Amino acid sequence: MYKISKQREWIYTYMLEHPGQHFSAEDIFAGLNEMGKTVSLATVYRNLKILQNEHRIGSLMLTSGKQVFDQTCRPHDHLICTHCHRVYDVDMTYDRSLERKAENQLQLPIESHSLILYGICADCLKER
Amino acid sequence: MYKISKQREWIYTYMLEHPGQHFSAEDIFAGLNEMGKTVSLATVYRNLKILQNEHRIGSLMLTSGKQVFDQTCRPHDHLICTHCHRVYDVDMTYDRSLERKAENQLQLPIESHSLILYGICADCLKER
DNA sequence: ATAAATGCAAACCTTTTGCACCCTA
DNA sequence: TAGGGTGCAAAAGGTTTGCATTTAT
Repeated sequence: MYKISKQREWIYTYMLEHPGQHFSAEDIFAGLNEMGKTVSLATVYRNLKILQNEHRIGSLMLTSGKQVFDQTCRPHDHLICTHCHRVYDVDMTYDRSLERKAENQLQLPIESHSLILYGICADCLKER
Repeated sequence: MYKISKQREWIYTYMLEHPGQHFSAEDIFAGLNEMGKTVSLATVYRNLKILQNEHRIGSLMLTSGKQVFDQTCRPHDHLICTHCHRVYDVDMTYDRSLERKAENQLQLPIESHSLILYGICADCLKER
């Protein structure tokens, strides 16, 4: 179905090579072009959507309404720093039993959940 | 500082009169105009922002990137139905101790959190 | 050869803003 | 009567789409 295009591989590789970061389409567009790998913004958007459909990457909608993409689509929580506004992946706190607990409390089937923690990240904490 | 304008009261009252619902600016714009209360969309947006700054209402960014507004800004969770995509307020599951638990696990100060549960709402469950 | 992918520009959607006019304290 | 507030239309973001061209299989 899909062909292997160099642009799609650039985009995916770019994400894997920056672990822990969360990118907007614009970030990836700018990052690749700086490396001399010319891609159009439309292609970045199209491929991010394809990679997501293939479950190779995940995404997150920020309260600003901007979408950012994640290297992985494995279930995990996020920490958003209230100082620098960076987004971090957090595996340690991820707790599937929240869903069972909610099911019991609400008496409704719960399939998944999304938890965002707001606090101060390690970097910002160090700087003070 | 702020003056009482009839438009602002219409908007706020409209939200209070539809408890449990979550509105986009467009929803409120359309709803009020249907009632013969003419408001411009720009005024709806401006006033929703003001009401939010005054902590009279809350808001939530959906994964679609659309912002919806909530009658209250008291901390609570949300249930999003994976069938009808309606958004529900959920107080029963809200658990501030998640923040203390995360603080211990991450060793970082956590100020707040946001939990969205994805499942089947009571209405959709009934229909099957 | 042909189905898929790309680049470009135009279109879209939601939200914000500038400005002239209006209204409320 | 002054400083908010409103409506309108234009602008601003971010994302998607149409179309002609290029590329992988």
